[in-house]
Amino acid sequence: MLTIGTLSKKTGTKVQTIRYYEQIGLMPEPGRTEGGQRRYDSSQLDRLSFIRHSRQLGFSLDAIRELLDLSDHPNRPCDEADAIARRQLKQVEQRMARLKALRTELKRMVHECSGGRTGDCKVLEVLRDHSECLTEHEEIGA
Amino acid sequence: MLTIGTLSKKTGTKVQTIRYYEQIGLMPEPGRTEGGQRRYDSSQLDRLSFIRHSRQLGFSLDAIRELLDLSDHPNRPCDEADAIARRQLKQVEQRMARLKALRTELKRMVHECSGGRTGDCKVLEVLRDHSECLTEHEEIGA
DNA sequence: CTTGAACCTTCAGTGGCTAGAGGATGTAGA
DNA sequence: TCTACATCCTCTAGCCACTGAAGGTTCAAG
Repeated sequence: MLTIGTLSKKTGTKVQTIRYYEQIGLMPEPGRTEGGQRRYDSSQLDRLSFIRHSRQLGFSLDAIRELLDLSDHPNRPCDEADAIARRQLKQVEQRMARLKALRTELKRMVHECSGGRTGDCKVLEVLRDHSECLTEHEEIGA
Repeated sequence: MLTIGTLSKKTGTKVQTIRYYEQIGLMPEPGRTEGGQRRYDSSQLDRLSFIRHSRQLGFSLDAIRELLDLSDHPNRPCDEADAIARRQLKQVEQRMARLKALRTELKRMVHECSGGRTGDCKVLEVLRDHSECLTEHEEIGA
């Protein structure tokens, strides 16, 4: 029987986060002591590890929900899990491409800064005038 | 005199977002018509373009606030603007490194999926057991 | 003068947590 | 057995950077 604090340490998840996962239905409601404190078993530890590891790989909580569901039904075809992972891979690749363009632009900005007054600062100038950019970087966020 | 809608179209910013920027003090309060509608001039258009472009390059609103402030004082030394840009560049590079590791892992997962039942699915197996990972990917988010 | 697109304010919600207040419980040592 | 105090509990609110919707008003073209 594991306390929430032990689970927290073993998985590197904050206590509040574990309670949050329970609240949104990602973790099952655990047993409780007479006094009302949560007690977990090893299957719940496994589940939390799965969640955390998936988060580290960038999956959204919604995606993780699907993956957990698939993991709970070992006889179903695994196309879906595969598709989710492929989607994630695609997203990661898109984000990388975007960051690459940003890096190019930022490098150029920093490189060209003369170190004088802000009035002549290349960094600020580039920000003022998009047309000075060599690469495209349309979307915000992502 | 530009309406908020015109500003929105010219900068690719949603109307609500412009009002939000005003609310948090990033955009100045514009003049109003008798009926209470906002009217902008070209300096406000420039400011919004600056903000948007900076956002596209991944700067936080706080960083943009500083950059705008520097841009408003052309006689100050530009070390600070340079430092902000360098910080941003460093962040972008860190994120890229992280995404690279994730991509490696995801590729391997997807590649090894046998296409059978979820019980044998390599994707789910890797998620279950972190020790199967070849790369490190500790931090979440970023 | 009428129409209707665009504007206004206000509030709530997104994702994925994180922090804090204020109080209850569990356990190890004396 | 008592006590100290680390850990637990619930509840609420906040973070970032928006986005959407409800319900009502204004402006400009025809």
